[in-house]
Amino acid sequence: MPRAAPYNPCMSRHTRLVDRRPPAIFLMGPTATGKTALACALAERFPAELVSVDSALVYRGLDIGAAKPDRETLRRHPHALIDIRDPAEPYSAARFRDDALVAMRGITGRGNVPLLVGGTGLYFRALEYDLSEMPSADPGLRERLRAEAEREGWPALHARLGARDPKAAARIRPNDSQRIQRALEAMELSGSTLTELHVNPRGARRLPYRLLKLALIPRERSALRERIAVRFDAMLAAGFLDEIKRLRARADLHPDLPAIRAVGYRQAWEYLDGVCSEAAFRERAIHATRQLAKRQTTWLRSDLDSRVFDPDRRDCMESVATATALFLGIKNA
RNA sequence: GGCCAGGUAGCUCAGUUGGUAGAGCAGAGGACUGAAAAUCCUCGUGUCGGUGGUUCGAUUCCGCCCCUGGCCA
Repeated sequence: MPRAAPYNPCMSRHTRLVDRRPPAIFLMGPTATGKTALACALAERFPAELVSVDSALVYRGLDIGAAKPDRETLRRHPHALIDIRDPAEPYSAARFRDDALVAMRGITGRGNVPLLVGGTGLYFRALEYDLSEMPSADPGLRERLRAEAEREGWPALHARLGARDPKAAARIRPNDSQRIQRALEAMELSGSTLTELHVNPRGARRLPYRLLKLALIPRERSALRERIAVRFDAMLAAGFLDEIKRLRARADLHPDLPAIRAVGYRQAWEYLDGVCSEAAFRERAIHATRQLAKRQTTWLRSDLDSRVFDPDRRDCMESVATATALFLGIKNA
């Protein structure tokens, strides 16, 4: 009977000695927990360069509502992967992985440590564990599937998926429009089922860095909820609606685009369409942001090998800095 | 002061021809492979305003009282 080796806390220490991979740091946390300020503070104290891990900050023109670091902050602490896409062009987790690896190689080549900061759980996972080899999105095919779903309903397309790929259908819910659409799309483009595609080794190209994963998770969410409301009012005062009007002035942007579906932007778009009152818009946007923060927290809690810090504790900054110094083998300045 | 309409989950409300009640939103937990700030799943006991009466049984019917709107004085 083979036995698993007992867990040995010294193992990681030992393997670190022989681990020649360059270091990289993940700083993960839900929205409105002070990630940007913390990342900038770390960049002041350590030889680190920042890479944004955020599916909304990639878009140019999404600034105030996306809580993008301001110009002065970006000038002093440049972030890779911010403002790299026009809001009309969709981005993806796969593109993110490629872009992030390029950015990280550059940083490492300069003798610095990549500090990846953001709140998009899927991007962090894709970067660390890679994605399976699969066809990329096909807008025409997606439109066709969407039109079919409109006539027959998503459960009908889910049944169609089940006929060819029962394993995938068992995992995907009959109303999960996006995953059903993606599964059918991948099947049609590749000729293989999702299940077959997923068999090809995920994790074969794991991130060639040794990682320090820092997770900012508030022990108690009420302060975060309040901060989100206060921050949203500050966004309104800073001209969030003018920003939306600039985007709406473009004829090629519409609410089905990933950029315009972002939290706050979707609700503002509806408000300016006359769907609801300004008060209702504010409420909806704040609620959507809180729900986002909750989903982001779920990603973090499911990641068992990260170091958790409470951003509401006074000593958070110091604790994170100490952990970073230890990881890098640098005396904490 | 009189008349009318209401008072049911944190909010908006539905409902019970009398057998102690359920939607949406909010909230909580979870899932997550090229849209992921997306998409989806699970979770509902609350003096049914108070009090007295009728009844085997009242949140439901009746009386009185309290509160909130509206109209009239």
